[in-house]
Formats: sequence, C-alpha cells, structure tokens
Amino acid sequence: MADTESKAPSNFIQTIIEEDLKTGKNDGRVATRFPPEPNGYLHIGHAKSICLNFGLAQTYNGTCNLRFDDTNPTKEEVEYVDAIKEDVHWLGFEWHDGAHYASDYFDRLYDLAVRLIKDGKAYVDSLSADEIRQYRGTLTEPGKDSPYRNRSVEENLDLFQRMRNGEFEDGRHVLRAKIDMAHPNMLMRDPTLYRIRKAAHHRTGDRWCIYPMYDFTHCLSDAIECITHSICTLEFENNRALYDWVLDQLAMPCRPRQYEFARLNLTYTVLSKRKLIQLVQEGRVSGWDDPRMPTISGIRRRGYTPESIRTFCERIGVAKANSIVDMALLEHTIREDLNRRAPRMMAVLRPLKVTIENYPEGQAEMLTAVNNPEDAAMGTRQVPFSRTLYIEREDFLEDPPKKYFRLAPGREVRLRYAYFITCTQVIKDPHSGEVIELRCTYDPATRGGDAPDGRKVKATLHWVSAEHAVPGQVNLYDRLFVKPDPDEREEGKTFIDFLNPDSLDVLDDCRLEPELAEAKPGAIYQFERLGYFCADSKLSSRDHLVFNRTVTLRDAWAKIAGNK
RNA sequence: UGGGGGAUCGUCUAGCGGUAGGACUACGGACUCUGACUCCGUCUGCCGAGGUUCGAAUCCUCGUCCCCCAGCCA
Repeated sequence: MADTESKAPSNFIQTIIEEDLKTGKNDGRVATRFPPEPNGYLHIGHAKSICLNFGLAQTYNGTCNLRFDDTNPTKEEVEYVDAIKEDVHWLGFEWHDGAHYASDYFDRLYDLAVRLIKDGKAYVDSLSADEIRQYRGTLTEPGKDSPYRNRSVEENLDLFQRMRNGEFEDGRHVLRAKIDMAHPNMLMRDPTLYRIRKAAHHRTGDRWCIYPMYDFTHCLSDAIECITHSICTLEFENNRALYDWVLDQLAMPCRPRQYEFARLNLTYTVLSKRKLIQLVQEGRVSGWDDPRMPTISGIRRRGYTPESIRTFCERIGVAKANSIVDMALLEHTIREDLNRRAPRMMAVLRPLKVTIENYPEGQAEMLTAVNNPEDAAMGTRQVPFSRTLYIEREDFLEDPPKKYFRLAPGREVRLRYAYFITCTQVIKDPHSGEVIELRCTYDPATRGGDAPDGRKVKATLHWVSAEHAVPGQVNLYDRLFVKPDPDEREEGKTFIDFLNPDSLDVLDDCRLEPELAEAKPGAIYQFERLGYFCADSKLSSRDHLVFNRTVTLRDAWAKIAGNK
C-alpha cells in the first residue's frame, strides 16, 4: 500500500487511476479486464496488454478479468480459447472470478436491445449490406436515413423477435442504433447492433442465430462486470463515443470508462492476427507455435521465459504514440534473465575433429566445469576429456586475419576447463581441400585450464570428447523478416516478400556434452560461447535431442569480422 | 477535403513553468578460463515559426508531418 502510493505513476493510465482513487471514483475500486477474441493465438502485443491490465490490478489491489469477446461465431473456436488461457497462465497471471465470456451475456444483451427499441433508440433496418454502405455517406459527406428508420416500436419489436426466432436469412435485417446519419464520426451513423448469423457458436451452440456487435457488447460486458477502467488500443478511440452512447442510454449499475494506449509493434516481425494466420495457413512457418513466430506459444517454444516477457513489457512503457520497439530490447531482456538462470553446457554445432597426439590412446579423464559463473549455488559438473575431440569449425582458421584469437596453425589456445593445446598439423581432404582434422599437442601441466608458468592464451574454446559426446539436432533461428518494418509499403510487394529465407538453419550433426542427453523438453541452457538454447518442447526426446536457439550471446567478434 | 488522436536521443520512454533523465542500440575502454557477464566512459533529442514569461519540452497562436474511422470484424 505504502509502496504503491510512494511510487510515481509510470504511465498515463496510472496517472488517471490515481486521480480516480484520489477523488473517490468507483469507491476506490480498480477493475480491469483483458478481452481477447478467440479467433487466433495471442502474440507479444497481447502480452503488453495482459501485463498492463493484470499489472494494474496488482498494483492497485484490484481485479482483472479474462473475458472472451466471442460475438462472431464464424471466426471463433475453442482451440483458441484454450490456447489463450494457457498463454495468460504461462505469463504468470491468474484471472479473477473464472473466465468470462461475452456469450454468457447474450440473454441480457438481448433484453437491453429490446429496451433500446422500446425507447425508440434502435430500429430494425432491412436495407442490404450494400445499401447500408451507400446510405452511410463518406468521411466528408453526411449519410442519409434509411427508409426503415422510422418503423414503429411495435414493428421493430416484432421484427427483432422474429430475427431471433430464425425467420430470416442471414443479412435480411439488422438492428441498428438510431443516432445520427450525419454524425462526423462515422461510427455514430446508426451503427449495427445485431446481425443475423445462422452459425453454431462454440459455446452457445445453435441457441442463437442473431449475434450482438462489438460496440454493443463490449461496453455492456464491461458494465455487467463492473469494470472501472476499460483499456484498449488506439484504433478504438473513435469507438469511445459509441461506448459512451450505449452506456448513457441504458442505465447500468456500473459505469466503466474506456482509455486507449498504443499497441506494440516490433522490428523484424509482424503483429497482426490476420498476417500471423496467413503465415500459418500458407505454411511459411510450421504453426502458431513455430519458434520464429511472435506468438506467446512460439516465443515460449523458442525458450523465452515469462519473466523476461514481463520485464520487456515494463521497459517498453505505455503511451499514446504509435511506435516500433527495437527487437534488440526483447533480446536484451531474455539474455539478462537467462544469464542468471541458464546452466552452461558445451555443444559443438559444426564439428571439426581434433586429435591430441600426445594424449594417450584409450585414456579418458573427467574435468570439473562450472555450471553457472553467475550463480555458485548451481555447482559444478564433470566433463569427459580424451584424445579425440570436436571443436567448432569456425574456431579454426588456417590463415587468420588480424584480430582473430582462436586456433590457427602453430597457435596455442585453451580448451575450456581442460588444457592448453597447440595446433601442429592441418589435415585436408585431398579432393576438396576442406580442413577435415587438426592434429594438436596438449600441455599436461595446464590441466583445468591454467598454466603454472603464468603464460596466457588469447582464446578459450568450447569442445566435446568425440567418444563421449551425444549427437543432437540444433535449430538456429533468426529474425522472421529481413526488413525492420515488413509492413512498410514498397511497390507491388507485401510483407510476405520480406520473409527471411535464412530464418531457420537446421544443424543435424551436432555433438553435445554427455549431460545434455538428460535434457528435459523445455529445459534451458547456455551453450558456452554460442547462445541460449532450450530443448524443444515438442520434438526433443532422449533418442533424438532437439535444441532451439533462443538468442545468441552478444558477439564482439562477429562485429569485428562483419565490419570488414 | 469531416471527425478522432499523436509528435522528446537511432529506438522506446520520463518530464506537468526552473540544469532534458532512464533503458536499449552504437562507439571507446577496463576486466575475463565464455570475444559472454560485469564495470567505466562517449555520441546523438524537445516537429517548425511566432508569442507570453526573469525563465517554455511544458502555456498561447499559426503551421507541418504521422496514425485511426466509410465491416452485417474485433
């Protein structure tokens, strides 16, 4: 309590809430809601809204409802409601009072619509969709009244009842609010309140053949649930007038207020359900939970933690100006989190054979490796070393450029937690000329990785013992799009044209430190010097290990090398 | 051209008449058995023009640019 009072509001919505609290509005109650339509999977943009709404409830000791905005049976499915629940839970939030559904309010909504008709505030229109569009006017020209606008209350009541009874085909009639066909706000030109849709609803089945529209449903659902602050995104600013109009006509016990904030945009990805569903349907990704997808399920499978997502949502802030957040911030928050908690392991993704010529054949020994230098409590483990090893192909260069510290002919480097080795000979495939093996010598005095004579090496390489290593597949993921803003208009092109052809690189000949054989699906690791990885929650098993790269480590060398 | 919103470092964001601050990025350095982490340092910003004021990102005026709205989607 003292905590929330002493902290300065961190965004304009908190400022509003604190003002409301100060003036005693809503009896000091704060009630928010997260209202997804179950017509797709949640993405990182929704995470912003979830963190905001649930976070506000936590901060001000209020409540936050989960409410499915399920008023369009032709687009909604239970698969989506289940996925949404799972995602909200995974993010770390518990909704108040069980899941709510707008469809739970269909009866009440219907009664309220009848009341509007009785009050002469709504009428059944029998114009076709096309005609309604024509009658609406344009941005600069007023619309004109429908010829059905002045039907009697009795006739409207009768027609609406018969709409409900299923006497008419889809599109034959609609219920409209009677507001003002010349209103400068297009949404106020007699908006549609109900339409006929002879479709089964995922919860109400075929009990209904008329369904309420968003603008009628949302505000009343908020009022029914006694929401105090109804927070939505900027594109609903125009809808606020209608939100208020509906609530003003129907005296509800609670009077919620709508506030709008800018939705999240992220570089190198797209965050619109329409586009994400297209990626899935066209098979550009393996599914909603493809680790390249910005969906919560994709991000989760990629190895992101809920904590890192919440931190991200805090850092991006909440404001009213549209913006595009740099993907680098998201990557920073996951690195920050994983650095603290991910056990370190050694994994060689593109193996290059190394023979330690002066190490006895058939011998092996265990060396002690630190599990996490950031957390001593995570302890140590034993890693086997032997005469034949694998190192990363990119850690050897026959003709190294200036600042390249790694292995090269005649050069000495350290094998992490093991020994100093020196490259004495390079063996190439006689046909291709490709380097296929390195012959090296090791210095037995450097066991553990320190030279008693104090000599230094510039590089430390990760490695695995050939006979002890376990095979595995590693999926290297990169940004889904090549352009920071795939939606940016370019002649004749769509966002599909900017998909990154290299967003997935499957490496199936990787050699992993033995301990990784025990990796449980979803387990997170840092593969030293490479990045953070997680065992794929769907595909990884003891028999076939599959790891997903969550994010690379920051890489100073890549920058140096890349700049030339 | 109607109505509704919005403009602060490269990016996101604070500021509420009194020295423009933070985070990310970038760059430089220190440290290092991960070219990681950590630490230190540097660069860059109030959309423009007027006005009010001792003093303006903040108040006023006039512009400019950007976003949203013409679904029986949400």
